[in-house]
Amino acid sequence: MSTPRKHAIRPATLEAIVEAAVRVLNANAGATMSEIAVQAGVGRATLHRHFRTRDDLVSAIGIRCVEEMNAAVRAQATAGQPAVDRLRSMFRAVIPLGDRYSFLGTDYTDDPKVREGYATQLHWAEALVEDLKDQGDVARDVPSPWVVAQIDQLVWTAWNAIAEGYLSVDEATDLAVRTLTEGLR
Amino acid sequence: MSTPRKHAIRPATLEAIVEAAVRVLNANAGATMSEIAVQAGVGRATLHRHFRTRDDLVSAIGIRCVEEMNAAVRAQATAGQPAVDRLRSMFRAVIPLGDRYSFLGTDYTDDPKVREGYATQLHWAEALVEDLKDQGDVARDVPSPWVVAQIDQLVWTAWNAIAEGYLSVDEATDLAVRTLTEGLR
DNA sequence: GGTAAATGAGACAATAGTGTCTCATATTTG
DNA sequence: CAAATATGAGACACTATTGTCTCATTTACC
Repeated sequence: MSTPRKHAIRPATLEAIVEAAVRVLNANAGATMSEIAVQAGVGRATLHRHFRTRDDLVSAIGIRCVEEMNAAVRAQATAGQPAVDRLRSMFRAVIPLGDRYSFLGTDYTDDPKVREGYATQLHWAEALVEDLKDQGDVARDVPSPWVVAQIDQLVWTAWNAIAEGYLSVDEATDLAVRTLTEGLR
Repeated sequence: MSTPRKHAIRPATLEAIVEAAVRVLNANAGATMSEIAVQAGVGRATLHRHFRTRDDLVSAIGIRCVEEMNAAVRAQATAGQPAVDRLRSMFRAVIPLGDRYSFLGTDYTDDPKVREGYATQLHWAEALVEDLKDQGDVARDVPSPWVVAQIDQLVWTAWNAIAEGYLSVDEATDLAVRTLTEGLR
């Protein structure tokens, strides 16, 4: 009863849909169901079978992205480390996800789970900034929202640099940390 | 002959349309002609009279924004000043335009004039970065595209900070310069 | 004030996208 | 291999938006 004997959806199909949706929606927030279906290599009807409306699909992708992001951060978050190291770990974990993450900024989904996940990240970042200030890695007179925004932007800039091919993930990570703390001088 | 005796379009109408379009399209890149017309306080038909298609309108706004931006930069660009001062002047001029500018990032217009204006800005920024490096304000080992991207992002972050009300234009300008050169330590 | 032109309002066809449905086909499961 | 079922293809109605047009009204100019 609790476990259906047959799949209601083939894992491969779901995977194809979600991956295509992430890719297509990040490239173009207004992409149509047809475009996504083509990119996923499935029929448009199949999309509607598993995600009744377009909003359902967008929400599902939003949830997926934000959870991915949180999972990546959590996996790297070794408590007890110095704040700068935690900052670096966070950058290292999140930067490679930049292309999947950008979609959250533009195609803002109202889904409560997405909001919640976003809030989680925000709190995490705020706590990190507080620690960075405690350790003297960030000056006390800099408004915390500015630092948080800066961290956010650096993730995106770093991913862009990697996508354009002039930096590796590790180089971009180092540069992001350096930009935030020491500046570029 | 060269000067029509009557206006083909009333200046006030054009102004209302353009301003509304800038505002609405920056808030929502997919806004409809109806929304823009309502916000402009004109009939939808009037929009189509002066901008035959939606693309025409979007392009016109794009051109307007990019020209506004370049004009602001040019007005502040006092040659002979130290590079950091020119950076500060540029931030000071461009940051207040952040809300009108954001639209260029999302709703990318293919219009050649927009591309051209964008390229102009890019070249200007690259030259500035080169000067910053010459003066030792930016380390030589930092890739220039990274610095340019950082400047771009700082404009946006700064405008956001102002919009959220926790910084004044001048404070945001100082913080942007500081973030880029000294970092936040 | 009279005239010419710009505008507002609304009807209209055309297009594009969404969501539903059906049936034939392909795939999995037993 | 056989039965069950997920999928693909396409038709369908419905909606939203675009772009065109007309005509009455308002506005600006002389």
